Amino acid sequence: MPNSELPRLLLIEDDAVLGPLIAELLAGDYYVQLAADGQKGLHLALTGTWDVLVIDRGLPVMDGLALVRALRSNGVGTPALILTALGSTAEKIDGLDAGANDYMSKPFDAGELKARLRAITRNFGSTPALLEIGTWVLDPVSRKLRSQYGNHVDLTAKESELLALLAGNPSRVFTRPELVEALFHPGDSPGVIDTYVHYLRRKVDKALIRTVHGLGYQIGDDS
Amino acid sequence: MPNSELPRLLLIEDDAVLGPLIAELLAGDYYVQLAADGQKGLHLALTGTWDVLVIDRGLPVMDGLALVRALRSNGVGTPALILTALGSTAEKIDGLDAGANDYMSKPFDAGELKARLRAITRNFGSTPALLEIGTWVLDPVSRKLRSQYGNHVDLTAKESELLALLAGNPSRVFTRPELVEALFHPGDSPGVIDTYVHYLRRKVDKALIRTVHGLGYQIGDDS
DNA sequence: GTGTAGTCTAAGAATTCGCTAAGAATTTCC
DNA sequence: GGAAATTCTTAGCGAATTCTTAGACTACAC
Repeated sequence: MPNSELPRLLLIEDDAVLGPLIAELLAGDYYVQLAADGQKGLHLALTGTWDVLVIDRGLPVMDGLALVRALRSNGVGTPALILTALGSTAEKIDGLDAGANDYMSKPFDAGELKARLRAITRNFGSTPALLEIGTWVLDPVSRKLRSQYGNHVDLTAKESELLALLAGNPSRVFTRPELVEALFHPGDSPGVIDTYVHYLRRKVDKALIRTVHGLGYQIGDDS
Repeated sequence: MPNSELPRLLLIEDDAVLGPLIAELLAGDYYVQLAADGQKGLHLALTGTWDVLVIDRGLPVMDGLALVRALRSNGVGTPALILTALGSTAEKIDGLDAGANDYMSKPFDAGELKARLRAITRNFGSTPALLEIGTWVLDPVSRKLRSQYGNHVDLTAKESELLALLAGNPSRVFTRPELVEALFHPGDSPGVIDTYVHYLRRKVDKALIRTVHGLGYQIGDDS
């Protein structure tokens, strides 16, 4: 009875075809979250809890290498594998120097990708990664929010992601554009945030999320 | 195909000739599941319910010894026998050190293999391993689901396997591809899972299995 | 107080996802 | 061999989720 939760994998890949394809490939072995560009990916990688990262090298806006460097310099040691169209040894060395744990050229074999992922995650036990939010505890995988008193609330995917991001950085104020960038599609109206904050407050507790007038939203810091 | 009165044996052997051959040999005495590589084998060993494991040492991707170590470090104590082309004492010791219960060199005698399997499973008995699911108790052998109040529901083989897998890992969320891989044939439509979940809910209780929208299914610890 | 920018909320359109029925294919049992 | 049970596929419908919009409401500056 190994209670091995599905490892959480963040896939940062802008290609509209390749992204979902890889996500589907790994869906059986990992809980896969797909980020469509580097900035969104960076936010998720910084704020979420991940067991392994798969990052496309040729990302628009912020390329894969810069992303890995940014993560490492922020103290994020999550194992990372870089995907690339380029396959020279020099490229490979660059990738590993940037702080990646492994490097694979496209096109790649599905089995090899899984094997390499297993290799770089071997020594990282998957953490249950429960988030404490006041008197509540969020399980981002099953998307259940449990209170100390036995009752629980089921959240939707977006509700859970938003809450996890806010709760993962207590007392930090997130602006609406920032949240849209991290969790929604580019071009989505900033009003989505208001809507989901509203959903959460209605489902859980009015005081769950604090509004910072003119700035954004915040969790924690009840002063 | 599966006669679930028989002990459940997981055979992990990549050789396209030897694998089916051994499976055939043991088919009369065990319900044999053949996994063609270490990765698949590890997955099955972790998620399924097995009475004994037979593992080839020279597996691609993840070799037999590493596989056994991975299992043991995950708390899986299912008796395991290692098959190998190498027969030196040193090799044998390595295998046992890794956590295997026995070790056999190829070519081997069918009778001896069966005898050794009987030996290492002797002390484990055929664990009925009743599974508690809410107010119900599942006996995977007789495939009967009994309630506290004397009534019972007869399940089919697949229904029972699915329920046992979910119930054996309470609160873990299984994706459809994951369940298909563990319980069905590769290439089967993910929709089978929906169908069997539907069967179980209709036979037993609507609330037996929880849907995690967009992710998969879960047997929970809601109270 | 009053105006303005910012926030909350409801309602609904669009989309995705899951449930279910029906039946074909396969296996089991007599 | 035939009937019954089981396994698995497909497709339509309904439900859940996502996101937009617009008007009511609120906080803050002056």
